[in-house]
Amino acid sequence: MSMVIDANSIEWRSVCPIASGLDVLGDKWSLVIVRDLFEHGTRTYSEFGESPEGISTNILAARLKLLSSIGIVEHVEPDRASRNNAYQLTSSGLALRSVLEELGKWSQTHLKAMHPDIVSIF
Amino acid sequence: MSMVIDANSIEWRSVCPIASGLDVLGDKWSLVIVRDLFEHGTRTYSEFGESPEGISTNILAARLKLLSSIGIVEHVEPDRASRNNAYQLTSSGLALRSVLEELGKWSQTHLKAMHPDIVSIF
DNA sequence: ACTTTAACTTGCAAAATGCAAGTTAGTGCG
DNA sequence: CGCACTAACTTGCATTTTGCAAGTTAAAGT
Repeated sequence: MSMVIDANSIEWRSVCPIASGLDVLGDKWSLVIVRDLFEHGTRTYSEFGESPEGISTNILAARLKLLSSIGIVEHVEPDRASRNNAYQLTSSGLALRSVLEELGKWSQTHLKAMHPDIVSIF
Repeated sequence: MSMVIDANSIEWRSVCPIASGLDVLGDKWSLVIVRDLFEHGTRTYSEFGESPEGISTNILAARLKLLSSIGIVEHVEPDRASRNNAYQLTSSGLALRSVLEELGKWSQTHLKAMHPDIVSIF
């Protein structure tokens, strides 16, 4: 029933910045969404579903709500002449680039043996 | 019933290194365990429970098993004269340092407004 | 031998996830 | 204008994971 839907409902487990980062981003989907936004700059709701991981729409909605409320992602106005709205990274979200880079580098070198098909994107 | 308990049971969602890293480390506890090992070098099972986040023992056991099977953490032999065994980071685990550093730096600068008590550790 | 305690395991309630199927409201077209 | 279309969500519900508390096991100390 209760799910974390905005910044106010986050329970900070400690004062440690690593644990606190994980209180926000420590799940399987949030950084995948952020990655998509790095890759594409801007993305509409349904475009997120096109990524190979296949996020389901309820999770996507919940994560976008949380990431927005934390200020990692923002909703941009639809172009006039289209109803498509879109999401993009804020400066706070853009600051996650090095986290993604380091995680990606680590995975490429340390997971390749167990997951040979892993590729590089950055 | 089924939980991810070792490397063989991981389902890789895609070939993306970021998503793959999250397939392994994308939860609230794995990197907290890794952080503890960076901070203390070596840690026994019950010492993990002393950290302020308060991991419960069943989750701890499951994560240690997974992290071991992936080769991020290893079990070291107890000292003779003590039954205490201990865990430590492998070279693969040590390579996560920059991921933790970047995550910690990001959190300090971008979460402080919502979580003023956040401190610095690296 | 007897107690202690580290290292787990188990049981079960609560929460999160995943899938499929709605719902709602702008748009495009005739 | 009116109706089909579809993007952007929401809802329902089964499955999986989490979290808490209590139990188990076996080595160590006394």
